Amino acid sequence: MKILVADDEQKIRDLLSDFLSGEGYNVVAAADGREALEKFNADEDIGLVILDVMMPFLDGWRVCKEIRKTSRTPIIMLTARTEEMDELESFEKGANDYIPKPFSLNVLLARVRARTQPENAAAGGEILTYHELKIDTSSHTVALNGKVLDLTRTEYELILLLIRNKGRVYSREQLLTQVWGYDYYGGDRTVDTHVGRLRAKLGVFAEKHLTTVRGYGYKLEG
Amino acid sequence: MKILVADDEQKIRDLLSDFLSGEGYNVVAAADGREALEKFNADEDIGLVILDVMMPFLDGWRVCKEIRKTSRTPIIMLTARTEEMDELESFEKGANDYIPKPFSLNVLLARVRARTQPENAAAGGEILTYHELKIDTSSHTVALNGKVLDLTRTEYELILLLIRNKGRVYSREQLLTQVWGYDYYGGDRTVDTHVGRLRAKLGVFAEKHLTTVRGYGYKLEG
DNA sequence: AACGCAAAATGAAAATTTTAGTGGCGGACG
DNA sequence: CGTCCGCCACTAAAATTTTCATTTTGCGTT
Repeated sequence: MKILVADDEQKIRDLLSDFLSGEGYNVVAAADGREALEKFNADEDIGLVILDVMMPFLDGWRVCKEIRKTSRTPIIMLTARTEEMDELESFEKGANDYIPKPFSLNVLLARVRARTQPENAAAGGEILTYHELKIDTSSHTVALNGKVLDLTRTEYELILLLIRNKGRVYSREQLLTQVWGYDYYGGDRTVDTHVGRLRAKLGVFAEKHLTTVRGYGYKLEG
Repeated sequence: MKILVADDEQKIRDLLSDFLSGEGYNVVAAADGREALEKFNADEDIGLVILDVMMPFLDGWRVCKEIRKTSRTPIIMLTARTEEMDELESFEKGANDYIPKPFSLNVLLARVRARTQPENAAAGGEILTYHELKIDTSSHTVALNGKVLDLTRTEYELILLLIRNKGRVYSREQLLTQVWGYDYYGGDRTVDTHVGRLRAKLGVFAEKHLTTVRGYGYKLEG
């Protein structure tokens, strides 16, 4: 099963390719609507299409419509937030989901997972454990030694990412991209602050497992 | 026991498939009347049919009539609200129930349950308890410490959904989809308003259990 | 080793932005 | 014709981001 990603900005194509590849997906990229359609028709194995709305030659809506003439493959649209983003309209045109830009990669991943594993979409409950820490994504709770912690949204996303990828080192830039969104434009210090606060709330656990990799970033010991 | 869902809009097919699967049902989908009839005849195990009225090839009424020639399997019709939805007519043609579009998923679920558990249909009463709160779906009453509350329809649907899925966090968007209807397009603040009203009526109970998950939505503590 | 320098990380707090709660009101619906 | 709904505008609260002073760390040099 492959994912077709169509976006005219190379930066975004690369970002999505890298990220989704890293999550175990097979990615095919297209730089405009025409190319997207060609690649879609050429490859039987495409199980999900991610389309940017704004593209040269054929815009995302047109591509979506064309695909719908021959196929029911799930389609996720990417729309600029400032644009009119009539959810209803997007569904009417045959899209299964739409994500306003800018989006965090976690949000994207959640949607991609929902569309590639429909059997798991309904429950939505994933339980992650890492030593004395336990995260339940359905109730959105993080518990340390059985005691539920009160984390803010950013802290939650942060620890979730780190736990999902324990052992891996994330640079501040990568964290900003993954947690804050790919086009977030702000300082590195922000990450430090949030890691700091997270550490304060995690106490001893953080001292043991959430380590700084000097000169590079942070990681949760594997 | 399987449910056959026939609707020409993929969006709705997916929505119903995902939702009903999540509720533990086995779903078979069809995109038009002809396909619906084929699948119905091919599968002995279909115990409920949900038919959209407007479909290509054979409309819902025709399909309904055809099925009735050979079977008494319960049929629920989906009709657009703007259309003439003559209740009498729909029953004459053999349908057991009809739901005007757009519908809230809770309403649909209630009807589906009523039709798939006929032995329980007489009582009709599902009784849910959560701490000092008790909901009786047959009499449509919510009682707090034995005292019946006067809730509006929206408030009732809201607390019902939350209680049925206690512990789970619902985003405003999800609540709008589940309680208000799949194609409701309106502001987030509306949810806040209704949660606020519900809280006012639930008093101390709400303070203890109905919590806001900042940045995500609301939940009833698990 | 010990030293000193520079880069990097930290912590605290102010400034800013985001998000939630509330009262009220027009309109719809029964 | 009164109840309920949905939305708006405003307030309050909370989270986020930035700044900045201070501390820690890595590393080449002695």
